[in-house]
Amino acid sequence: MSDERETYDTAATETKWRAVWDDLQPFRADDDSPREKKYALTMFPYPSGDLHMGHAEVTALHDVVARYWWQKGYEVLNPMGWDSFGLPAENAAIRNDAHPADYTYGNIATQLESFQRYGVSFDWSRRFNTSDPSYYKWTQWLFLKFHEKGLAYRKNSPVNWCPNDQTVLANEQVVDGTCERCGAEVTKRELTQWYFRTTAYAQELLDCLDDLQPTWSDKVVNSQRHWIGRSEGAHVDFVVAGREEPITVYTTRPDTIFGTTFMVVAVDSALASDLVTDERRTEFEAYREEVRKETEIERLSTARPKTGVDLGVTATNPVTGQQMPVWATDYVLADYGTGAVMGVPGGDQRDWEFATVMGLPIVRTTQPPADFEGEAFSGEGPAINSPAEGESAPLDINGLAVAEAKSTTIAFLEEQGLGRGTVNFRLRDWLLSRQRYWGAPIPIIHCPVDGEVPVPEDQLPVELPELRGADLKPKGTSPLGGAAEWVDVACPTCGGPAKRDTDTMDTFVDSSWYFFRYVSPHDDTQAFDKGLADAWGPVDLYVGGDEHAVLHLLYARFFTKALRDMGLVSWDEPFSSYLSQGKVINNGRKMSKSLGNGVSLGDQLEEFGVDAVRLTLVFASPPEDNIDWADVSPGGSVRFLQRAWRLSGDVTSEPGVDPSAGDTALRKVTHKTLHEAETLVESHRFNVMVARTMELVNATRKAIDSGPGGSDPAVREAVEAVAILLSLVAPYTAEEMWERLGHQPTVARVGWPVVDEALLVEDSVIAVVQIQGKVRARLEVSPDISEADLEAAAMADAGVVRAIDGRPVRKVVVRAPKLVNIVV
RNA sequence: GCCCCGGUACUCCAAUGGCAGAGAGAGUGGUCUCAAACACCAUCCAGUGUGAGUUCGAAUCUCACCCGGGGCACCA
Repeated sequence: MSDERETYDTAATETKWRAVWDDLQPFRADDDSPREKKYALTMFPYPSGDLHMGHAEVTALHDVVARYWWQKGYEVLNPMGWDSFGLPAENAAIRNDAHPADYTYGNIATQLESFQRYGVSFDWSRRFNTSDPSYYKWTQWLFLKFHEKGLAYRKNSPVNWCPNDQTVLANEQVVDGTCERCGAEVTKRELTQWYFRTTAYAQELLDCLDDLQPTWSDKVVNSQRHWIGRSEGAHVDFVVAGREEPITVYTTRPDTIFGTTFMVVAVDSALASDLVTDERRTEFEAYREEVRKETEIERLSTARPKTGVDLGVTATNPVTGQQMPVWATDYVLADYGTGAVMGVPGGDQRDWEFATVMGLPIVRTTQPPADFEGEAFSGEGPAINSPAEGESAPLDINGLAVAEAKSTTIAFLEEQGLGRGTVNFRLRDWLLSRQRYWGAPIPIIHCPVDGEVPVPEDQLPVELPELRGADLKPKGTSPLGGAAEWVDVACPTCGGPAKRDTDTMDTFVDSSWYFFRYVSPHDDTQAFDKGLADAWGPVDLYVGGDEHAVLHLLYARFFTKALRDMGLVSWDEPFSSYLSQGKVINNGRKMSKSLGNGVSLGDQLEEFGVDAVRLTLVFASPPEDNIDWADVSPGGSVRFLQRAWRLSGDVTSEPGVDPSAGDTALRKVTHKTLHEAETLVESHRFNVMVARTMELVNATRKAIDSGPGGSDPAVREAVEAVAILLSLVAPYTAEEMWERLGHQPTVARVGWPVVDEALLVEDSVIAVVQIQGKVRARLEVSPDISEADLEAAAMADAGVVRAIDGRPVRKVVVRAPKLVNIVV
């Protein structure tokens, strides 16, 4: 009985096995291995403080697969590093009169220690930090490649501005009108900034989502589709009186052109200030000033009334010949389509509201259903007033359904040279420059003579000047501008006085290519080795959180395609499959300091041990679901692991004993479990895999206590299988068991047991006999019974005969060997 | 407003057209213990959000609605 209470000391085993693993290095990825290669990747962390529950979950899940691949005989690349540029370090440096590197590298050391304690199968020999000059040298090199190909360029345009962080933001970093990072309300500024031409790949980024759909979460694919936002429509030219250039608008409803009664252009567009007449200029500029002061939140509010200014010019409707006023407004976006829209109040609710406020005419061009009660009608219906009754026009689409009306109109416009069918995307180019210090400097020199001059490759990296503390205070322009001796350089082309670009790159640039760098992390002659990239990649499994659904994941896809077109890699897509893990929450709410419901990973590890915490996170739910820490039981995990471990002490046979002489019933459970576990891991149903392992433990316990006993070879086989299954989730316990079973370390690399197919076949199965879909009898039959035999057996069963009760049998459905359904 | 995902015992979750329960937690009762913890045994607990449909048969497929989570949102 005392054996049953035996336990092992988790803290001691953690220390013990870490030393062994450090020595054996079981997870070093060998570039030259003849084994088939797999690339497993988890989003690398930003080094803010220590690791938290979220890191623990994502790495535990990801490690199941990485370790499974090793066991299955693959050579696995499973690297880890740090996404170590970013604002928190800079803000900490300002607070503490320090250098951002102090904060950054201190936290990296802390997190590295935690990762190692956590027992993840990372290949630490490949680690790097994106803030290392040896890494950002290549970030800069890639920027120059993009620049060379016209994929990185500067333009002046209204941009998102975070007043708190004092820097510009990419579209993707503005969430509900607020800064994704700090929550401040975003405003607009007109600035010259650097962009990546993501829109050049809009169509391909969209098309490839079809291929990713089966192996990526629906959520992420759906979000990206929305974000890219393809729409089909037309460009239409409207002639403006007294102006050579027409106003070109983008519309998805060219068929409603007859209902155009005014034009609207974005107030903050160059077009608006170009069009406005002198008489209207004062009014226009006052309005524009008012709009500029608005925050994004105010602008996005759909409830507030429409505003605008008449620009004093008129345009001609090309199909009706009507003269229409041209207005400037803030409800048209400067950076979508052409920044100008044809106002069709009958078919567009926003135009309806505008027309109502401004007293402009409203014409319907689509016949709404009789019971339609809304204002503008944008649904299906026959075209009307195209042209209006009694009027003639060069085009007549009356009576046509929307799709036909559209195509007919486009054909007409093209024929007349007044417009053309076109495709438009919601996706904008990626604004990548930032007015902050702790990032990769943009390797461009601005010369009054030669313009934008790339820093010559042999002068990379452009290292950050040493700035600290108050030097880094945000002031709306980059802190790098304050380092005069760094800014002033000779132009590489003419040798004359020139200045370095003082902006740094968005940190998402760093993480857009880090998965390439892992294949040759120490190569100082190139960003990464193409041969190794093609050998290891693309990433077979990427695990991370949904918060990056349209940020990192889209940028990384864009980078991969651009790099491919430069001939640097052969992949089309970076991540063959993507698993998005849920969040760890507590008591139904996100963990946060203000709610006081935070759970410290360190405390949990202290209390329950690494293995129990990992097991709890893997077992709690399907990986995509959130885990509420209040719903789970790390204590239960501890008990299970002890119970599993205790099995290894009850095995009395010697290592290497032939299991084929052992108890068949237990062997069947073992082999069935191993077989199912393969499918379950491969389909990422780790929680069920753990449940199957628990069943095997329970069955083995029974076999030892009230079955063939601990000396039976089948018991050894079963317990070894448990150790191997647990090696995916609870590496310390698995090693302890393996050692106790008389083996040498490490269980992590012993290989997946060969499943004996013969043991997967049942001798007999229970067939269910249903009458009217209700179970009336169970028959024990051979698994390969024929349908005819099974039907005969069912009809002969006394219980069945009684249940039929002499009624005529209308139909018999037989699904051998599991089921017979009799319909009377 | 549009789009995506999900609703199964007290709780977390299994069951991929075929017996609703694999696994776990909590509860209750017991064995063990001086006692507790651990361990072990037993036990309580749902007809699958609601309504209709398809089918011999539906948690599973279809439609509508309700609830929850997420994405987009003045994108013309």
